[in-house]
Amino acid sequence: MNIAQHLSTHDIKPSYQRIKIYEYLYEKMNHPTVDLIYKNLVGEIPTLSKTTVYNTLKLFIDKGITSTVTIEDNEVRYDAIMDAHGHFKCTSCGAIYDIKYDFKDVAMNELKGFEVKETQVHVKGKCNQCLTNKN
Amino acid sequence: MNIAQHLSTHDIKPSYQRIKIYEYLYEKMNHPTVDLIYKNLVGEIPTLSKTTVYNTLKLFIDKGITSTVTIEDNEVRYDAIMDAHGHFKCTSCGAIYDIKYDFKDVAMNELKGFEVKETQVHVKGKCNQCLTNKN
DNA sequence: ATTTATATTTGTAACGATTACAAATTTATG
DNA sequence: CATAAATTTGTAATCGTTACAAATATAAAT
Repeated sequence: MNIAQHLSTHDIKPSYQRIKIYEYLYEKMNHPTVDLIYKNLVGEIPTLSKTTVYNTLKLFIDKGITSTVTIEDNEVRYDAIMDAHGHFKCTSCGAIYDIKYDFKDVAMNELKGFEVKETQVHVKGKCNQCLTNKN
Repeated sequence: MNIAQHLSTHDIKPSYQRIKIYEYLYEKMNHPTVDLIYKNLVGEIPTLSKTTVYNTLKLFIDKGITSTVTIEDNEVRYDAIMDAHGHFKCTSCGAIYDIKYDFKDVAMNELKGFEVKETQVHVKGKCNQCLTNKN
């Protein structure tokens, strides 16, 4: 995957910071917060500003190559995977798993006559690892 | 529904403020924000403090008679309906609709071996009213 | 090339929602 | 009625996010 080209295709000029931020999102797939992105890149880009991370993510969202994930009320996370999918967050270890769901199964009866643009499915609980380790 | 009794049953002493806050949640069913609750009750309870609203909602959540709904990243809403259900938010008029969904249809294949405690389904788009009115 | 314009990044200050905390008030207990 | 405990309140602190203007980098024009 050529990131610069991917950005260009979506009408985003591929600056150094933008490439690095998208690269982090896309390769780590860890649904990071702004703070996590900043902390992981500031070593490599010492002049990086948190404002740039905010600006860049907002731009990515506007251009449709990033989405937000808000499982916990107080933390916004970001995701470069744009296919419809849900998230499971383990309340014990904090890990976030991507889960597939069948879009048409989710309440579509109730929404006849409505125009659906976006669906988010969030599940919380304990992951199998934490269950076997009794965390 | 006797609210004082409902609170007592859940180990919450039914103070005046708590009763009024729960009553608002339960009767309006409008998924209000803290601010909306405060603004709607301060007329009737002039000494009411926003901190009390926060404290009270946190208590309700701890005791399991209220849940949070975070459809938009930047606003937490509260709901006294505890049955599993999802929410549709109209991006045009802002109204929030409750929607039913079949729990077992939502990605349960993927979560074998996981312990599911909580599921949230959020859908955004335009409601039928706004579509016919071309809002 | 050099200047000029435009876009991007950066740092600081401002903002708003939430929380911490201690004083004031209310309710329960002896 | 006095004392203790619980609840409410107001203020200040905190944290994530945004506004804004200066600084820097990139592109376009001469």
